[in-house]
Amino acid sequence: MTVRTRFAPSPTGYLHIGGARTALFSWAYARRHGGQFILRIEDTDVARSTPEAVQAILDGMKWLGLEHDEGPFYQMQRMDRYKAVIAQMLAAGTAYYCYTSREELDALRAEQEARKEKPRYDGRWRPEPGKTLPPVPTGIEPVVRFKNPTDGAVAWDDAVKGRIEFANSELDDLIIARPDGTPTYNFCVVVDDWDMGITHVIRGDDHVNNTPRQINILKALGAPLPVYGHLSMILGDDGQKLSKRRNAVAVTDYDDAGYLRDAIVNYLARLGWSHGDDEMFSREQFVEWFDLDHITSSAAQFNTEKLNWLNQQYLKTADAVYLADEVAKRLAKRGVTVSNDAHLQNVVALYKERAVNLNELADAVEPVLVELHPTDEMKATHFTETGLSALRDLRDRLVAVSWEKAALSACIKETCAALGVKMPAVAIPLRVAVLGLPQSPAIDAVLEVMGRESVLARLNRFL
RNA sequence: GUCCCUAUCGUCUAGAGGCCUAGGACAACACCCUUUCACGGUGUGAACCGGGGUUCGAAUCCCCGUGGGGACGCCA
Repeated sequence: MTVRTRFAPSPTGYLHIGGARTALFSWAYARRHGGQFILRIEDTDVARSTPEAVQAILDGMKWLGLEHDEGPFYQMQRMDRYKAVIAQMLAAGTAYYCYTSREELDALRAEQEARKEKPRYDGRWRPEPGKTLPPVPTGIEPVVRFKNPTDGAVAWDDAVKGRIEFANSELDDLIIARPDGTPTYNFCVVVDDWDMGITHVIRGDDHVNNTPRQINILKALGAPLPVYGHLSMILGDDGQKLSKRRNAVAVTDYDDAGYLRDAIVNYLARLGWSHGDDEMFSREQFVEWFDLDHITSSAAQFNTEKLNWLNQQYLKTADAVYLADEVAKRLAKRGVTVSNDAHLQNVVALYKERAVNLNELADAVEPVLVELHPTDEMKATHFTETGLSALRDLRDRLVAVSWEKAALSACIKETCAALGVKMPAVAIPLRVAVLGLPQSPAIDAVLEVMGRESVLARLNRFL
């Protein structure tokens, strides 16, 4: 049997980081076992679902590089199928009409809460042998409820949490179709997972309570049961539940913030799953190693500092063409137009080891690409009499030197010797003069990449 | 309130009864490297929630507490 997993978000917002991890694990599990990964959009909540949200999810998945093999399937397009199954269940007696109004339900719930009981439907319309049902009221369109078993228990071996068991007496008869005939979530999921041949349902922790109900429906339908694996949630940096107000939650926020997709994937993989002491691994390695046995069953707190570190590691080894592309894109957003050419790639390569994210890399690279003027304070501090004479001495040496790092370095050292000063006395004013900043990578490398013309022009601004 | 899940350094985690005087990573701190800022290197401090069992032996198994989380919708 080939493994078939699915990711089934509801399009009511962005693809958030928790959903992204769920998708990643489902994707990886399918890939690991040579199976299929299916994308299904659960859009039966017509009031809250939007096409923009669907697009945001698709964009997020694409950005992360999680490609689906089948779908996206839309539940709204499967209405006929759901309705057919409901009719079939009604006929088989595994579901029944319920005429209880919302008001009655609210009253029932209030009573139960007052008595400190778990709120649940009391089964007043549930047909039983020998039971007399209330008279059918006029003018009320009934909902359809699933006839849940009343005794015994439902249990399953959760792939991440182990054995979980619920007494059927804890479960009430859930509504599977609204008065207008549209099916509800728990029912659609069941029919979809069945029809789509899903073998492993990997989803968030918040669904464990739905699982026994879904299993009971599957059993009533005579459908095979998938393996369930419930992932615990991701908490924010502050240990609180993730919220849009306090945390970056949409995966595209991380793109905007300058994180590399591979770093995010690696970080997410490591958040809640482990392979011994391994911290950094490629996507391919992850797929090869991934299993359900090493998933943590307790909630994990998101740690931006560790993500930053990982991102930096990825940045250091990232391909220069790709980085140049990202940098150009980010510079363009602030009105600096550069093309992804050999020069940009060289500059990026020089700076990539000292940035933690792509935005910082763009910041760092910008002074090389466009002329920045040092602040008055910098000038006052660094363009002292000795500073300026060092720059003059150096400039004269740079005019004719062969333009490569070793020779440039030699020039700087000669200036140091000529003026009887140490390296920083020359290097720092030099940085301020050519970059407008007192810090940079090794200055000889910076000069080399900038080119003679540009360096001399910038130096002469102050001499 | 009821049900379900969960509990190892500040954080992510290793740990499948003896390999644990509990390992790694991030962060912190110290030192080293250094042409500035970073990178990097070396090292230090830092944890098995509490109480009972089971066992020759428990971070690991069981029970009870406590803390944390989730669910209890004609939302998904």
